[in-house]
Amino acid sequence: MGIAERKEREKEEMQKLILDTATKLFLEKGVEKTSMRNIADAIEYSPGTIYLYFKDKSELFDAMHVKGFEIFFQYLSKVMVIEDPMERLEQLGIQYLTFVIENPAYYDMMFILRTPMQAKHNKEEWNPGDRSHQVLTSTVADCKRAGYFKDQNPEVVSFMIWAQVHGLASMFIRERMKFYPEDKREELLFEAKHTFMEILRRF
Amino acid sequence: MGIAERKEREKEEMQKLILDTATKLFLEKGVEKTSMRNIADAIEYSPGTIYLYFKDKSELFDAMHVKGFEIFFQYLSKVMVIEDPMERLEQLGIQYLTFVIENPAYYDMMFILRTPMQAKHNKEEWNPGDRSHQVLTSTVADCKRAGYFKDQNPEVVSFMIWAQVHGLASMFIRERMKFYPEDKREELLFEAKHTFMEILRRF
Amino acid sequence: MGIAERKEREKEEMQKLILDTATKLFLEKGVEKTSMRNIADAIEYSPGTIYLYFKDKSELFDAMHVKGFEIFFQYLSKVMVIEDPMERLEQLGIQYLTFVIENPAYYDMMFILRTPMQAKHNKEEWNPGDRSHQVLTSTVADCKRAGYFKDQNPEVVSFMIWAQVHGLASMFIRERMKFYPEDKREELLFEAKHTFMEILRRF
Amino acid sequence: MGIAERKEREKEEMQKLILDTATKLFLEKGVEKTSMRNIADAIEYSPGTIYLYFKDKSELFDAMHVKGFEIFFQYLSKVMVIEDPMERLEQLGIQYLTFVIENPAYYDMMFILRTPMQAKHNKEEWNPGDRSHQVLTSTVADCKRAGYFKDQNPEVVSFMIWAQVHGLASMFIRERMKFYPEDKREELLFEAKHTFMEILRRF
DNA sequence: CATGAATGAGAGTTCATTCAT
DNA sequence: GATGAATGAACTCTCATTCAT
Repeated sequence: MGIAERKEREKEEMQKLILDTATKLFLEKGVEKTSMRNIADAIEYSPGTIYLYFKDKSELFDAMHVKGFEIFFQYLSKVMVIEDPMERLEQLGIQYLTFVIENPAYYDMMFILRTPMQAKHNKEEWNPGDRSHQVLTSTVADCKRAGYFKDQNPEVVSFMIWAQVHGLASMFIRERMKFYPEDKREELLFEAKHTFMEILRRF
Repeated sequence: MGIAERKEREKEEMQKLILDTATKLFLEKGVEKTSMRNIADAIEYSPGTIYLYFKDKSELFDAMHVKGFEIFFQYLSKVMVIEDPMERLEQLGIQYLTFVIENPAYYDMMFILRTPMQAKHNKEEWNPGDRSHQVLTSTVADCKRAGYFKDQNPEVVSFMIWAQVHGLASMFIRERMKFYPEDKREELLFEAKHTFMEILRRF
Repeated sequence: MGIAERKEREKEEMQKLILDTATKLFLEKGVEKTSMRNIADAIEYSPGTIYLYFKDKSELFDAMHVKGFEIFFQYLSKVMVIEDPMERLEQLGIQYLTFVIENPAYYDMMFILRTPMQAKHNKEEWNPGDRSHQVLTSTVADCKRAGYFKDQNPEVVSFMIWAQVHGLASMFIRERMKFYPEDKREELLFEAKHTFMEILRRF
Repeated sequence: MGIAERKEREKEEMQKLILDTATKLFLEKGVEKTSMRNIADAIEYSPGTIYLYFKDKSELFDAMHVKGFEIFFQYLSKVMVIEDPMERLEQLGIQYLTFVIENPAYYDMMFILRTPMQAKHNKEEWNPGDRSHQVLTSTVADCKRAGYFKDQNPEVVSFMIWAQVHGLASMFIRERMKFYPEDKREELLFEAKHTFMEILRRF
C-alpha cells in the first residue's frame, strides 16, 4: 500500500502546488490576466501537465473556490462557540478580516470577482455563500434577542454589517488605501472595524 | 479660428462617443470581455479610428477614469452647500449610492477594478481620488467640531464610513445580494445606509 | 464607385485564394490533417487573416461545400438538354467522372468525407444532395418510359447507377487503383463506365 | 518451453484485445477522433502499455489492416469452391457486402481511408490488396471462358464490378443513403447488387 | 510487465495594434 | 480623418509519445 499512498500524496501535492500558484498569480495580476500557460510557467511544468490534474480552467477555478471556502470556514468556525452574541459578532468580524489579510487571493475570488461558481455547487442547500450568510444572520438574531438593535430590521442590520467588513476588505485588497501608509493599513482595518463595533454596541 | 474650433469640438464629440460607448459595453459585458473591436463595431467605425483619438487601450481607459470622476463629483458637489455637517454627511452617502446605481460601470472601474490610473494622474496634488477623500475627511472633521465622534480618531471614522458605503456599492455591483429579491436591492442599499447613519448620529 | 468595387473584388479574390488553397491541401493531405495554420502558411499569411474572410473553420468548410456543388452542377447541367434519355444518362455519367477528375478535392469532400454540411443548407427543399439525386431519378424514369429497365424498380436502378459511378470515383480519388498504371487510370474510369452503359442498354 | 509459449500466447491475446478495442472505437467515433488514450482507457490500461505491443500508432493501424484482410478473406474464401463461375461471382459479391455490413470499421479502414499500409506490406508478392484483386480477376476470366462478357476486356470488367460493389459499400458506410429509410438500406444494397448481376448475366 | 507523469508540438481562435491607402 | 487588411502574440486545450519507477 505504501506505493499507492505515496502516489496519492504526490498527486495531492501537485494539485496543491497548482492551486497555490494559481492563487498567487491571481492576486498578483488578476484573474483575467492569469492564463494556464502562466501557471505552467510559474510551476515550471508544461501547460499540458495542468490538465492532468484539472480537467480545464473552470475546474481549476472551482477547486480554488471550494478550497477558499473551506479555509474561510475554518476561520469563522473558531467563533461559533462563543456564548455572548455581541462578543461572537465582534470575533466574527476579526476572523473575517484575518482571513482577508492572510488569504487575499481567495477572498478576491470568492467575494469580489464576478465569475460565479459552477452550477453544481449552487444547488446544494447549504452552499458556502448561504452558509456564511446564515452564520451572520443567526448571530444578529441572537444579539437582538439579547436586547441589541432594538426597533431595527435584523436583515438590514446583517446586510449593513456584512457590507462594512466587505468594504474594508475590498478597499484593502483592491488597493484603495493609498492615503494611508502601507505598514499601517492592516492595523487601520481592525481599528475601523473596532470603531464600528463600538457604535453597534451602543445601539 | 472658426475652423480650428469646430475641429476641436468635433474631436471632443468623437472622444465622447467612444467613451460613452465603451462605458456602455463595459457595463453590459464586463471590462475584460470588451475589446477595441467591440467598441469600434458599436460606434460603427473601424478599429483604427479609435487610435486616432486615444493612443491605446490604457489611454482610453484613463479617459474613462477622468470622465467617471467628473461625473462622480457632480453628484458629490450637490451636497457641499449644506451647512449642518451631519446632514451633509448623510446626503453625501445618498449621493454616493445614487451615483453607484446610476453609473455602475464607472463605479466599478473607478473603485473596484484593479487596473490603476496611469502615473501622470497620480502626481497631481488634487487628483480625483484625493479629492473625494478630502470631501469626506473635511466633513467628518466638521462633524467632530460640531460635537460628534467624541474621542474618535477622525481618520479612522472617515475610513470606516467610506468602507461602509463602498461595501454596499460593491456587493450591489458585483452581485453579492442574491439573498435579497432583485427588486428590493436598491431599496435595501439605502435602508442599510440609513441605519448606518442613525447609529453614527448617536455617537 | 471604383474603389468600392476594387475592394469587393479583392475580397472575393482573397476568399477564392483561401478556398482554392484549402481545397488543394485537403486533397494532398486529407481534411483532418489540414489545419487553419497550414492554410495560412500555404498562402503566406498569418493564421488570423483567414478569420477575416471566414468566421471559423466550419464556415470555410461550408463555403467549400457550396462552391463544390455549384461547380458540380455546372458539369451536370450541360446534359439536361439532351432529349434521348439513355443518351442523357450516358453523358450524365461522363460529366460526373469529368468533374471527379478535374475537381477531386471537391468530390472527396462532398461525397466521401463523413463531415456533413451544416444544418442551414439541409433545410432548403432542393439542397444539392437532393438535387443531384433528382436529376438522376428523373432521367432513369425517362429511360423507363422509353422502354428500358423493364420489370425493374427504378429506385433500385438509380441507386445502382449512382453506386457504380461513385465506386469508380472513390477508387480513383482514394487511390485504390494501384494495379493499373498511373497514366491509364483516367482512361480506365471511362472505359469501365462505358462498359457499364453498354450492358445497361441491353436491359 | 512452456513458459515461453504462454508468454507468446498472452502477448497475442493482449494484441488482440487492443486491436478489437481500437476497431470498436474506430467504428463508434471515427478514426480521427480515436486517440491512443481513448483506446487505453477503453481497455483499462495505461497509454504506455499499448506501446509495449505496438511500436506506434501506425503500426497498430497496420496490424488492424492485416487483421481486417484476414477476416475479409474468410468471407471471400467461402466462395472459392463454387464450380460455376457466374454463380461464384454472384456469391463473391454477396460475401463482399456481408463483410461490409458486419465489419464496417474494417472496410472503411481498408478501402476508404486514405492512410495506406506501410511499405513493407506492399513489397510482398501476394499482399492482401493483390489477393482480392486476383480472386476477382480469375473469376471473371473463368466467366469469360464460360462464354460471358464476350468482346469485353476482362480487366475493365473486373474493375467495373469491383467499383460497383465498392460504390454500394461506400455509400452505405459513409452515410450517403439518406434518401432511403434507414431500415431498408441493407436490403437495398443487396437488391442493387442483385440487379447488377442480372444485367451482367445477359452480357 | 505495466504505469502514469510529463512533454512538445500543434490544434482553433481572439485581440490590441499598425500602416498603406 | 478614416479605413480595414494584416499581424504576432497570446489564449485554451489535445495528442502521440517517452521514460523513470
